[in-house]
Amino acid sequence: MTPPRLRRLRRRDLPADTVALARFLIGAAIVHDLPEGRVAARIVETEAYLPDDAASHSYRGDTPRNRPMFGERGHAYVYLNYGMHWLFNVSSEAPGIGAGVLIRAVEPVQGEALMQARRPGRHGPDLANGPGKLTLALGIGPAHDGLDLCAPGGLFLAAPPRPPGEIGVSTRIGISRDAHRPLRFFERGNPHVSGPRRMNRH
DNA sequence: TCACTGATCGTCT
DNA sequence: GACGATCAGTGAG
Repeated sequence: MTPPRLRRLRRRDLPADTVALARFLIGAAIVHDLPEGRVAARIVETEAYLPDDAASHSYRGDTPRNRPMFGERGHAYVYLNYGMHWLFNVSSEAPGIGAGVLIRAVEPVQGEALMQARRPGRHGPDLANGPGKLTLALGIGPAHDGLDLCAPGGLFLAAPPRPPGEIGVSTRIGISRDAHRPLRFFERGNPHVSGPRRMNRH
């Protein structure tokens, strides 16, 4: 198989609005050049965390942990969740405004064998259908916190390898505050999307 | 397919 | 000192 063409996204390609970016990123790719080779995956599920949003880490203001959320759009915010899993977000607003888009699930596009090596015993949709699973599969971790994804480097966003299908909307998963807001986005019918089936219908 | 549980630790109250 | 933007395994329906 010839490797897919992956066009690097520039900052001006990214919508300067959190919800718009969360929708825009469905179908786009995450590319990571590792020592063993390139891994690339197509984003199939995201969640928006807004400036005025009690569920967002940025809600109570700037702290050492959430600082990347207050950076210019296109920066990585990577944090440790439940003491065990690294979660990957893309900052989404103007400098000084705290917001981000959580990447919740991806579909392998290149280097699937390398991803499987990082997630022993997992195959197909089970490889990266969750925010903690995809960071492990793609080799994303604390070293990438604060990284500018639009600057030259080994971790970046790319234009959709395949155009996105219809986008579904639901409430977000795993939160308690502002839980009713329809801020989760996914590619309808894609088997690599996470969550219970009942949340993936609309 | 869903509900429940234990693991595990940095962050903020 | 409590609380998570989770995951994998288990058991019931």
